[in-house]
Amino acid sequence: MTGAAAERAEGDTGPRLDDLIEAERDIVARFDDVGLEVDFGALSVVSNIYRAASAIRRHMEQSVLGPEQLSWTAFVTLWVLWIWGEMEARHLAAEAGVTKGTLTGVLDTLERRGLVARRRHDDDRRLLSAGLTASGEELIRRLYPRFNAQEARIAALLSQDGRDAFASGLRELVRGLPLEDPS
Amino acid sequence: MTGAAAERAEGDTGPRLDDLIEAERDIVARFDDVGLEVDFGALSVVSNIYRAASAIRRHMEQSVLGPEQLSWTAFVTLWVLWIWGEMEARHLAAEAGVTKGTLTGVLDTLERRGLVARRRHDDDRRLLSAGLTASGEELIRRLYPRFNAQEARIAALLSQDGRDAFASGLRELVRGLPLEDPS
DNA sequence: TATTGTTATACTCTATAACTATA
DNA sequence: TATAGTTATAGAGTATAACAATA
Repeated sequence: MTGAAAERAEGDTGPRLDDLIEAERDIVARFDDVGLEVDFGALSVVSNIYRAASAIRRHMEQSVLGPEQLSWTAFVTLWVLWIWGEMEARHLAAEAGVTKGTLTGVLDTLERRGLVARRRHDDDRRLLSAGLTASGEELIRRLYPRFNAQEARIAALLSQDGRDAFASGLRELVRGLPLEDPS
Repeated sequence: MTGAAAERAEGDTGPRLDDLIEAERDIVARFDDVGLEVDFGALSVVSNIYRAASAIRRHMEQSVLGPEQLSWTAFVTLWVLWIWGEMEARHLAAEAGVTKGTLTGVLDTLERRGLVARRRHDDDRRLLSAGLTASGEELIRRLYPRFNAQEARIAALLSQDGRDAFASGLRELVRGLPLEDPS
């Protein structure tokens, strides 16, 4: 036995092979051949998070957002404004997870559709806030229950007892990211 | 399934408020105001997966991929070819998680840099395979250990006992997605 | 000088669909 | 007819950097 399997001393649980996705079993085997030491558990966590996130975004765009002609980012922007109320642009960009340049374009689109309104600040005229219009609020109130219903279907893929531990793990990751630059 | 609070029978632990990220506490409070029933656990899982995935991709692009002038997708493509060997284009696209149109462009770029080579099949001339060149293999062999070291730093954010349960949960999601279309 | 939002450039990726060459 | 890969179009997003207005 070579590679990852060989490192596993007795008592070390390691990743249970029968829990792995088929592709992961092949990868473990391939790394044995390649002869490089690899933290397979870490590989698995990172690549599967990315796969899950991509699949979720695609599902939401097709099932809920597409019919309303909303991009994922436009939806998140509306949602943030709904939950938090009117916000200054740079905070809104951070919360929606986009750059300020992207936010300008998203706000242009949403404003053109009458869903949000920009407002210049009188005290500091560099600042801009954005908030939902009545029409924007109507839209997100109507749309979010459908979005959340899909979220519920996705979360239902998790076994009942693992779900809380899973949510906790996610929070540990989100709290710890981004990592400091030094490798 | 209805609001998270409503589902919680006695003895059911539910999400512990002190485990939530600060922003999540505010969201729970806001939904109480808004007066809509929301599956908060599902909301939390989906939004945090997406946050984590975005942060991870950005971190990798800056710390490991940027200096090598590789996009995330280009890196994944090289990695897949390294692990699985020469592959037909449509399988490579599926494995890398991109459309065939995107793969054409990625292969153009990687081929121009001499990292992969296309090969037409003689038996069925519609088919195309791609494989690493010696230079491409040298690159990924040198690069992946650094990538995996960052994956390990990220996985280290997870508490030791939660890590296996977390990885299992991820696999449940990846296995179950994409969801069937019917809402 | 520093900051906010806007604009511009160049690139990556997406979905959709037409196109070619094969089969 | 159907399939594989390419090409084309339009849109969304990124990073980076320059810019105008304001502080």
